[in-house]
Amino acid sequence: MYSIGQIARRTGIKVPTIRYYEQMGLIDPPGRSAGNQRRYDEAGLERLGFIRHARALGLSIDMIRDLISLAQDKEMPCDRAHEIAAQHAAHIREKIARLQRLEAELTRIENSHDSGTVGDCHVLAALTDHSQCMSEH
Amino acid sequence: MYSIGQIARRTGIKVPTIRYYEQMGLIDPPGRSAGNQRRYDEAGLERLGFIRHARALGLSIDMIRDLISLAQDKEMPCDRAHEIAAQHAAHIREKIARLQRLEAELTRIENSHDSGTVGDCHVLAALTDHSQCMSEH
DNA sequence: CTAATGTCTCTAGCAGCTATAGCTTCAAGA
DNA sequence: TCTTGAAGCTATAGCTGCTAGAGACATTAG
Repeated sequence: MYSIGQIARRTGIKVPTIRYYEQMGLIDPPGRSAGNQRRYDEAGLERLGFIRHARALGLSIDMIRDLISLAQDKEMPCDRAHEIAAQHAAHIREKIARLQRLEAELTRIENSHDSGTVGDCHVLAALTDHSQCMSEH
Repeated sequence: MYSIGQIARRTGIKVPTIRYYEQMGLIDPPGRSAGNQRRYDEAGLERLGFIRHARALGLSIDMIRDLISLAQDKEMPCDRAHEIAAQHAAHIREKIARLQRLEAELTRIENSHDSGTVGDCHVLAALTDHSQCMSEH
């Protein structure tokens, strides 16, 4: 049996975050000690590892809750899990594309030199005038 | 003179967001009509355009406030503006790199096929077992 | 047994909005 | 001029995913 602090150290998730995940319904409320402190078993540890990894990959709390609930029954088809992963991957790819467009704009702005005073600062001008942009954002 | 709704339509910023920017100190409180409604002039319109563009490029409210305050005096050097832009560009590049690592992991997970049941679902397995990952995240 | 550390609950705060409620004002048509 | 419907006002709460604090109680090492 692990205390919440031990679990925190082993998973790398902070103590208040673990309590937050419990509140959000991502982990089952664990047993308690005589003095009302949370006591976790191996299953709790594994569950938190799963959550941590999923969060690190950018999955939302809601997606993780879905994945956990469908992982309950080992016999069920897992199409939905694949779907969630694919959806998320698509979302990430969109984000990357968007950021790359921003990055291109910022690089262009960065590289345009000016006389060094606010009056003709190209950074400020570029921000004021959207029509200078090479792509949508 | 424009009402807040006209400004919203012209800038593409929603009405409550404009009020929020005012509260955050990004725009000067505009004049008011006899009945206490906000009335904007061209300067207000331009300022909001600047903010919209800066936000679209991902700059934070704080950064934008800085940029606005240093843009007040046309004679001042604008090194700080360049610095803010460069800092932000670096930040975006980091974000892109991070997302690309995630994307690689997700693609790997997506492409690993399994028998289709939760019991040996590769998506769930990959999420449970961080050691399968090819890079840090 | 004591002192230090850990844990408990509850509440509030972060960013950047968005939504709602209950009210007042404005503008256009009859 | 009156009316009606849209638009505006303020104030407050909610969203995501945590994080930080207060004040009280539990556990554990020495």
